[in-house]
Parts: sequence; structure tokens; C-alpha cells
Amino acid sequence: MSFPITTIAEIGKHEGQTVTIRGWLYNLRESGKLLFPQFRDGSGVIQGVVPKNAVAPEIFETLNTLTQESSVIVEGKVRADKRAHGGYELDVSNVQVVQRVAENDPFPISLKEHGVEFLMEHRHLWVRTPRQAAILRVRAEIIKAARDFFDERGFTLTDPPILTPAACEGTSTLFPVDYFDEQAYLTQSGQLYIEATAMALGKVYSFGPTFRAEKSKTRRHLTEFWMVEPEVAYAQLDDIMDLAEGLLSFLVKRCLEKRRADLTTIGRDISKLEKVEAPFPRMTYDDAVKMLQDGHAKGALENKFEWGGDLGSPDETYISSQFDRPVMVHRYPATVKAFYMEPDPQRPELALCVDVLAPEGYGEIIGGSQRMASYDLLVKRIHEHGLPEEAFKWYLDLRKYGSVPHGGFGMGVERAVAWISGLEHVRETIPFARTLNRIYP
RNA sequence: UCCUCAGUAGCUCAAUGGCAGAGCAUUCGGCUGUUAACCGAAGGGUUGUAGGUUCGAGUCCUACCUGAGGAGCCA
Repeated sequence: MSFPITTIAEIGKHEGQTVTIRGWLYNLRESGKLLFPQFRDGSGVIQGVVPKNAVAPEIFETLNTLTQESSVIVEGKVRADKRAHGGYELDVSNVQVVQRVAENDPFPISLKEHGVEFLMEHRHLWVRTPRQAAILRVRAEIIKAARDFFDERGFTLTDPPILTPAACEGTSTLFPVDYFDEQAYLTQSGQLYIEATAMALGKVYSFGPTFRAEKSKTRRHLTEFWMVEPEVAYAQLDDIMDLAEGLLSFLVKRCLEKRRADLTTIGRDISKLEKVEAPFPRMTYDDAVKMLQDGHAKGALENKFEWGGDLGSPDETYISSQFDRPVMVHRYPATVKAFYMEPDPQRPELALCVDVLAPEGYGEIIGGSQRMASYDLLVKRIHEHGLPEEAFKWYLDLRKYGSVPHGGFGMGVERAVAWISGLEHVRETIPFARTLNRIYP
């Protein structure tokens, strides 16, 4: 095996040359004394062509009896061919089997369809299939793009703790952890901590895992998921909305530039993504209520929405279905939102907050707000929500020592990936999903 | 927590209360351009679990287990 090693993605650069690829047998088709082994290496799939009279008998026999997902190092000459899916084929001249999958215990994920439970039980093997690999590449691209977006705009990455002493927003949905005989919790948001670092560094963001012990069983929920959370000193609600709009359109543009082939593999309708450009529609909660009531009058919504409630999932789906790009709903009633949100000075019953609803029924992918700047009002709200003031002492300090208007948002990475990739369920957007009923593999 | 649906071969699914079936996968045979290749053959079953009704239950009833996606809650 002395020929140059290449990846399948870059094999076109070696047309006419003999190369080495290192990967796995994806599938084997045969037609008499002609074999068509398909190899994958994580970067793509290429079909090999092996006529019986063109190679040594032992090489033909090795390939003829090779099993799906056996690991192989293959030597062959790259040839452009219109009949090939990637545009190239490999005229195989030599093969070395690294590990052969036993036929009495074959690779479980055959090329035919499978059910969700079976696939999730074999997630460690499912990730090898082309569609799942494409989704994970899109996820990686979105993560890189989000970091580039903030890094290029003068934000500093500050990592909040994952082990926390108390609830950010109430204990009911937290995973408890024993911390040297003390009760601790896995974080449900880094927000409160990055409010502190924003007062130190001006513009900050966090990027990390988040844990919610909610017993949610829907296509939008994981118990462990990743969030990008920017936080900006001196920012007001309009600045936060501008930032959210800028981030989402940046992510979509980047994926269209760099991961178009993967989106095609996944089966995404790319024309829908191409419409996602700033500015996004912005509507107040009041106008959203009117839209929902109109929807009810037209028979599109089952229940009549009354002012004062939080938007339910069917409500979000209806609103977002009216637009071809994300829609920003702002200024909800303070009573349905978190304790730390700044009241609207024009109408104190409203919170200066925004939810960004993705199109095509993907629901809320960003939630943000302007944070409460007043010490006295914040103490009052903490008490109203029945939260222990002692646990928030450090958070209240931020309002004592140079408090300023500030705000930020959290974007759910998996929901963003599900939307951009056009997936039915967020469990495919993360390598190993943690859901209500699954913590294996 | 509530509502709805599902559980039969390794996988995906059939089977009116009356013999347990097919496709894929695996093995064997055939085919020199296959595209989830195709053609022929073989092996492969405690029908989720425990009860019940019945001459007879994969099928009907009860409970439980497991899973799914919807509500609530949220990103």
C-alpha cells in the first residue's frame, strides 16, 4: 500500500492516478464476474469496479465475500464516469481488510428502512449512514458559524458553570447532583452567569450544554441540549432583535455556502432556505393575539386565544406558517415570562422580550429579553416568584455595582439544526440524543 | 402528569377468532455496468409480559411493561 492516501471527498483531484483510501465497505453489488463494492470513509461514498479477470484471484475472492461495514484499505485508479453518483469510480487493484465483520453477526443497520426505536438503540452505528453523517456535518457547520459570528463582532466566549448551586428559574426541571454531600444541579441556562461576564467584558457569549428534566415527549425536546447565549451590556430589546436576526441569517447563508451537498443528501428543500434573509418580520404580542384570533375565526385554530396567555405550540406553528422566514414576537405579558425581564416602560404589564419562531412549524428557536436593571424591582420579582433571595445574592450584586441596561438571548442549537436541515425530530441533530426515555448508548 | 397510537423472524411489515407469512439481511447457486441491483433456493418464531373469554386467541377483554408523538412546559 504505497500509493498516496486521499479522502473520497477529494478523490477528484487524483483523476487518472492510483490512490489509497481507508474506510469501510458501505455496500456490495455484483453482476456475475463483476463486483461493485461501495466504499465510504466519512467524507463520502465511492463505487469500486472489480472485473474478475482484472485482479488477482484472492483479491476478487476477498471482495466477493466481504461483509457490510468491514474496515478496508483500498488501492485503485481514479476514473471519471458519468454513471457514478459522485462523478468518479475506483478501478480497484488491491485491498487490505483491517477487520472483517462476521456474517453470523452482520452489521445491524441494513440499507432498508428501520424504525426509530431500533435506530436509536443502535445510534453508535446509525451515525455511519450517509444521511446521519451529513446532518452531523451541518451541525458542526452551524456551531462554527455561530462562533465565527460572535467572534467577528467583538464578543468574548465566557463559559458558565455546568454545576450550579441553585435554580436559575425554579427547581422543578433540574437534574439534581450530589456535590460532596451538598445538593447541586446541572445548569438549565448559563444566562445569569454571562450577565456577570457581560458587565466585565461588554459583549460575551456562552456555548455549552444545558439540562432540563422536563418530561417532554415531543419532536422538539431533548433533556440535554446545547445553547448559544450572547449577552450584551447597554443593549436594549431592539439591539437584541437585530442580533438574533443577524445570527440566524448568517447561519443559513453559511450552510448554503458550505454544506449545500449535505443539505441535498438530507433532502432539504433548499429554495425555502434561500428566502431566509434579514429583515425578519417583527410583531408585538398584541398583534400575534389578533392573528391567532383571526386564525380561530377562519377555523385554522381549534381554541380561541385570549390575551394574557403564553403561546402554545399550535399557536406558534400557526403564526410561523404565515411567513417564509423566522418571525419575531416581542413584548409578551410579564406574567408568562421569567422574573428577570425588564418591564416595558410604556406598558409595565409587558416584558421587553422576544421569541423567534422558525418557519415550517419548527417553533421557538430563540428566546431573549432585555434584563431587569433595577435592584429593588428585581428583589420584588424574586420574592413574587417564590425564589430564595439568598441564592441570587451575587446576581443582585450586578444591580448594585454599576447596573446598566443589558440583554441577550439563547438559541437552541438542536432546534436550529433541525430547522435548517429540515428534520422531523431534534434527536437526529445531536450525535447521542438524551430524551425522556433514552440514555443509551 | 394527561390523551392517542403501536409492540409478530436480526430489520420493515402482512395474517376476517380457524395451518405463522412476505420483502430485506445471512448462507448456497446464477448473472460482465449494478445504482436500497436482480433471479432461484435454504436456514431463521415463547406473536412484549401475566391473567381471562372461547372448542380454538397474533386477533377479543383486563392489568402491567416498552416505545412513539401530541398536550402542558420550554430552546
